[in-house]
Amino acid sequence: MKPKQYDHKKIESTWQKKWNKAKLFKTETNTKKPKCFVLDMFPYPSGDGLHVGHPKGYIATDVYSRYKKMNGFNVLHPMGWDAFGLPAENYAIKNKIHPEVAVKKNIKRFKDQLQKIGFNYDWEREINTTDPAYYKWTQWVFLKLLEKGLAHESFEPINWCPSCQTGLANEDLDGDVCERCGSVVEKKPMRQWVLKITKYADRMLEDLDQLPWPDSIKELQRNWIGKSEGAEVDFKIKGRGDSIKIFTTRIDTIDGVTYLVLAPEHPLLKNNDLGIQNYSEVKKYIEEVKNKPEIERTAEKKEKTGVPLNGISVINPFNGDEVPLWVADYVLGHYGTGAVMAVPEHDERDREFATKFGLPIINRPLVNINETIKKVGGAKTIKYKLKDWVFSRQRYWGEPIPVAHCEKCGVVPVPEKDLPVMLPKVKSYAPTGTGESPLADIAKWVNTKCPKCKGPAKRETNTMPQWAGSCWYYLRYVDPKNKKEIVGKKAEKYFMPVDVYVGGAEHATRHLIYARFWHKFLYDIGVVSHIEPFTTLHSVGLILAEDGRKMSKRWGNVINPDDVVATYGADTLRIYEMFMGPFSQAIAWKSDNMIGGRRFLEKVWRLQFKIDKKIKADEKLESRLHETIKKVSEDIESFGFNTAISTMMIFVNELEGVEKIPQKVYESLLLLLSPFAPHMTDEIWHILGNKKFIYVSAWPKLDTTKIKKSEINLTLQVNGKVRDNVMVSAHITEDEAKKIAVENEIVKRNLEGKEIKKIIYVKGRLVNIVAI
RNA sequence: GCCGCGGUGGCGGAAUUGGUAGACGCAAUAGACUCAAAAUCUAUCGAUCGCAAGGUCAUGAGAGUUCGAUUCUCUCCCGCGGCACCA
Repeated sequence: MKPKQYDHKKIESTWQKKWNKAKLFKTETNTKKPKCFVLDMFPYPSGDGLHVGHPKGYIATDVYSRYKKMNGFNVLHPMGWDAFGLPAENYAIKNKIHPEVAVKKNIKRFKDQLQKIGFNYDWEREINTTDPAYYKWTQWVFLKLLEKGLAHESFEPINWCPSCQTGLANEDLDGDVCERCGSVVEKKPMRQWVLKITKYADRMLEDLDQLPWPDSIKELQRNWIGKSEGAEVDFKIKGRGDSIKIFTTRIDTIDGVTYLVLAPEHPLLKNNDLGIQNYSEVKKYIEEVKNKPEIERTAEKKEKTGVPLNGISVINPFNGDEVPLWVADYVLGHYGTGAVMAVPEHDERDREFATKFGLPIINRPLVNINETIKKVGGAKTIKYKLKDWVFSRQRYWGEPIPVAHCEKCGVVPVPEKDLPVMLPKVKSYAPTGTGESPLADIAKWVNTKCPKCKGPAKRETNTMPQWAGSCWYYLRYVDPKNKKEIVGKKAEKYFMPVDVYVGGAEHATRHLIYARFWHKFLYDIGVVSHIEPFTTLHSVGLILAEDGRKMSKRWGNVINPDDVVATYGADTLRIYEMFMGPFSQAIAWKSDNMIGGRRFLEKVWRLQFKIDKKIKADEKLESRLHETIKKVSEDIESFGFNTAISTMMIFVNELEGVEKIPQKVYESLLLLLSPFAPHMTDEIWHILGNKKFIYVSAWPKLDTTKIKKSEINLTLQVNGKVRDNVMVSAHITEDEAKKIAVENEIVKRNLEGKEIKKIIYVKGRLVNIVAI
């Protein structure tokens, strides 16, 4: 019989159909198996479809969850769509297609593309943040936040382009200039909803310590939250009864204060209540810096700017010194108290500023912190960089915020029973020109009855930011059909928390902070039973284009996985993406390298024709098999997929040199490979007469007693330099090893004329002779 | 600017976490098979000196600790990610 060729097209479509027909990937219920919830950060279904970068993380979770399944876990591995947001809206404006229609189309395309790669997603649990049955609960969480006093209205600035007449995202800015039209962007205050995330700052910081996340991501979160302990101190304004409250982390330097600085946003500067002599100059300065981006304002090496408040001075409560007051943009209005005491001797920025404006720099000794606070009547305080979360957008394509504004009753929440507040269909989602949401133009929708007094009221026209839907989606997968509560409590208890969460490092702060905040809130109101949503976390490194840039339509360097699957097969794509380098590292795509993965699979394919059912593995082969099982298992567990694959490659290369391969050994190899190349391995698995899908077969059992090393390589060094390598018994004693080293010819030659000072022995590795 | 991550052959990377630097893969070169090509197989493959045996240098640069440093410490250079309305 002529050996069959490896025909990936036929094999992959055959097995995908069989898996679907058998509902192989349906999450088990009513089982006593331990659970394993493996989750991908769900994608935003853009109009461009998937590029080869998207599946990298999904392949990893697929490999991991298949591995867990084969190890006896009940796996929950779902997928969904984060489909609200600005790009869909902009696309809609440009192409005159309703976002809902565009999103539907895009999701279909994404799903088709994903299914070709052979993922084990349980599609019965698919979710979509724009589905009213879903966003009903996003709105419900908002109502709870409002009820608990964690949501309030506030005037917060947006980036306003006066010529485009629209609000802009930071991404659409080039410094302080509108990317589209080149006008200077203004900060325009808008009525917004704000969530009091700062209330959770301390808990989010503390609970971070216990999380087994990568340290780098924890550090990013710590810095984002930015806790600093310091003190607030009042400086009396000379000749007046009131004072200026400053915040400092260096109260011990208070003796060296030579001036005070107010942020341009400081309330005392709004009007000239202080009687500043040069108020018009001050006002002009505030106008100038109003629109400067913060990064620019606080950058250490930027030229410092500021204006003195002529005629105003303050008294240092520690030593009675009279020091001048300034306004400068290197102090931020929203951090601390918006006012700082400047100690040029100890602070780099203060020194730059003092040097530039000829302010004195004095060197005074540090003072005792506690005594000083007592003496000046200050108070120890803790400040966070973390700001409350501006939770509204003046856009169409987002969840409507479920409140009404009544002339009599004020802000009235929409009753729970009336959720969801549906996003109305509109003719135009183009900006209104006032900065308000396009929803504001739909009188029919806006005008409503007050839920409380039944009088006339207006609906809130702000919508939620895209982050909202992704703050709790992992809970919805647990029981997506449940309509009564946010999640089925029983199911939530069973599947939560997420065991392994995988996504881009760019989400290290915002998404992961926001989601942790919501989760902790839901815990507080008794909706979830764990304090943290994600137990372990792995970051996916980007796949860059061959030219080293990000893949983007703009550069014309996008590679579509469909093409790769057609040419090489899904299994090869999977192997390639897992083998290309360390999982968390950004690596450029290289089409040439694809062939390596394909060759490896073909080698495995051809080995099936060398199987001998009758023979058994000898001790050496058995040992090598178990070494391979051990390494591959450990590597999958720790997301070291590249080395897992190279380990299998080495083993396969060894099997190529064997005349006849015992069937059991080959079958073990197939099982190890199956999470990476599920189609091909299932095909061979069945050719060999197995009846069950390989997905539901047991992972090879590791027996470490089978791993036997009779000989080891002993490295001989003289003064740290390798001189020879010898094969010795694995059970060699230290004295024997040292004797071999000293008597070795090459070593002897290198020792000529030298005296041995010391011999270092590293068990099972090397002998180093130190000689002078 | 601040915070985080990284820098190893022609290329992607490996290195049991202080113990043989370059596993595995790609590319390349030579050969076998073939009418030929593809595929496959075999060999070579960091630089340098040498006919060879063998030696020297080498993990972004420089210093330090150590018997021994890709790994730890310090200084510097370069690249990437984030900096709150991109998702």
